[in-house]
Amino acid sequence: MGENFYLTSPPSPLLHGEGGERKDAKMAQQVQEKYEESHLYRIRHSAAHIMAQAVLEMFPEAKYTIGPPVENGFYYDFDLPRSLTPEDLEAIEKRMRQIVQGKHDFIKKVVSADEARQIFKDQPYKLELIDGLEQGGFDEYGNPLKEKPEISIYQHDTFVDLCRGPHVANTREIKPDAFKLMNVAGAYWRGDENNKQLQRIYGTAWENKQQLEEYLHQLEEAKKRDHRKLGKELEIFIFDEEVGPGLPLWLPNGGVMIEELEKLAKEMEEKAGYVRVRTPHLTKEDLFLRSGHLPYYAESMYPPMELEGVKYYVKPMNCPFHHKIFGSKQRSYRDLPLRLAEYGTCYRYEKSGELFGLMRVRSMQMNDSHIYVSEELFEQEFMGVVDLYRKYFDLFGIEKFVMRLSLHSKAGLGKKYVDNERLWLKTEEMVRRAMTNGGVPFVEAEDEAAFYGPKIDVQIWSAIGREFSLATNQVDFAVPARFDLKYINKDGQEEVPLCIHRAPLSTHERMIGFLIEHYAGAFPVWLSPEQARVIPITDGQNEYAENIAKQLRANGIRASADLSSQRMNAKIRDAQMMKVPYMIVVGKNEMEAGQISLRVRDGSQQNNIPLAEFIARAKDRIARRAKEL
RNA sequence: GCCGACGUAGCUCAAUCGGCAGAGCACCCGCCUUGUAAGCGGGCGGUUACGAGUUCGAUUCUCGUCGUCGGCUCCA
Repeated sequence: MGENFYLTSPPSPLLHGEGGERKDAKMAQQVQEKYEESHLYRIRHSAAHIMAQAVLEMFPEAKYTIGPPVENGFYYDFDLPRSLTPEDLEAIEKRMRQIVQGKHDFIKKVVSADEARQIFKDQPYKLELIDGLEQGGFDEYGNPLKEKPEISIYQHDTFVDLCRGPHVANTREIKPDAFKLMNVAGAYWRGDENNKQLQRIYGTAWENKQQLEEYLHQLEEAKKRDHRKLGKELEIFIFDEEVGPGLPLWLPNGGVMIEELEKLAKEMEEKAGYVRVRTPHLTKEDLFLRSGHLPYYAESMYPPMELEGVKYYVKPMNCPFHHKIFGSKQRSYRDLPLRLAEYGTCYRYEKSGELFGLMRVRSMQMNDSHIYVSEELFEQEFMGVVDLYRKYFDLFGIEKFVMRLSLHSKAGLGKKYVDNERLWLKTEEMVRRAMTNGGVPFVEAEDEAAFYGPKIDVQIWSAIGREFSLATNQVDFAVPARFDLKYINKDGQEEVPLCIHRAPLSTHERMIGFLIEHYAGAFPVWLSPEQARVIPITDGQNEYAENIAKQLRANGIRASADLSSQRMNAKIRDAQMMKVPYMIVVGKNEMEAGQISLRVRDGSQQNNIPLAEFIARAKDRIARRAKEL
């Protein structure tokens, strides 16, 4: 079944490390070397140049910017006089094939900054890059550099580009049937939405035709497990235009999955010493002024509603409410860690273009908890949460993820981040030490923290390769003080607790979106909306089938009988398509013997067995939340 | 939010140059009484996303709105 097949996850970090996405540079550096030295990388980098040549021939007035290899291919960003059409792409691709077959050498030349300025005198973006290179600190893609880079140009045929390479030696190394232009997209110069928007052409390139075809085939396969497609087919959720974008409606099947996840969370959290609270969806403006969210977060919040002169906000997070609960009475160090848990429903006004199926929505229910802890207990508690993650990930068989320590950036202090560098450095080191001591592998990423502290994010990739934070585990060294939270320590002194925000099961929306893709819709029994479907062979067994379904339900197994007038073959097909784990087939034989025949989703069969035997099997799988059927 | 593409029946998709909007599946009604991935027949189903405009005539051309998709930006 390829349970863990992902097209792109975890992707080569190049996807994040290059092309102006500075944020994951550190992470990229750790694993990137191999790809960067590969022939494939040269092919893609060179293909980008060849594409740029074709584009410049088509638009002599075009301004060109950067064109790095990325995972599976390359792109190049252009400032063009008009929008590109699909026909343009075809023409560009055709011209690229001609250029490739011209067998041109790629020639590198190291130049001075002034020479480079002369060469690119009509190319404002290149001039900007040259200035940057001359000043040092960053390479042409904006990645930080330790040393001042040399400035080099690469030429093939008539095309010259500012480039550090590497490239193939000759365009003949790029096979004309092994690359393809994929799409055009808008992209901001240097990745900054305040800058001009350029046109980015994405292409894919491989060693040979077969690899290209394999990749295109994989893309098709990935689309089949896209949660948006499966979610509709398996009747898990829908979106409705009148309800609004990003506001999913959970169908009964989705409802079951949510209930199962909550049951799981409650069991695990109860064992781990959490207590459950409930808080309202609305609050006065005062609460978010107090928490400090409003200045940092207002643009992601639904605008306030005003009643009797008081502004109310719909909550985008649960923390301030939990802080109020912590502060509702005097706390002693003996009360710590205090773990307040709630599957809280939050609303965030995500920009329209950022919405993405269930993975990015505007209404969400978070597997939320806030743990109030002393500094002394911090490491142990933080690792307790990481352990919880790992238990969940084992349960789901999630193997492809990256734990990322998200740090502040100096430049963001006082803007994106609470302005207290000392506490940033201190808490970051606490997390780093906890993770290192716990032997948990992680990567670090600057400028990815929450505004109130560093965090560990668990990064996963959707079927089509988009990256998301699934679970998160955040340190908050700032907000408890704003709420005047304190506890009395052993010495009778007041101290401000640290707060750990954690959501190991993410939100229902993102978690279920992810699980749909992870399992390709074929959920383990405990999570399957319909666990067993009873299929009578003729209508002579309808009553028997109904009776069996009833017995199954009485045993806590979600089951129904298919009494439609279709033939058995069609009923089996329907059940297979809905990925029901167990099909109970009953015909004349079974009815007379008081038995059943079992067809499992994987195609295996056990004919004429006692119902009790099946019930025992199903109950065992459910009770253990087993991976096997 | 930005750039681009797209929007036809519940779903998946057709419809020539601007000339009466179609198929399969699903659904409903029958027939068949069936042994592990689609039995057969009939029926219902549309203000072609919405609103303007051009035209004798618009699913088709133009503009606007809404929504979806691919990216960018942003994120649980």
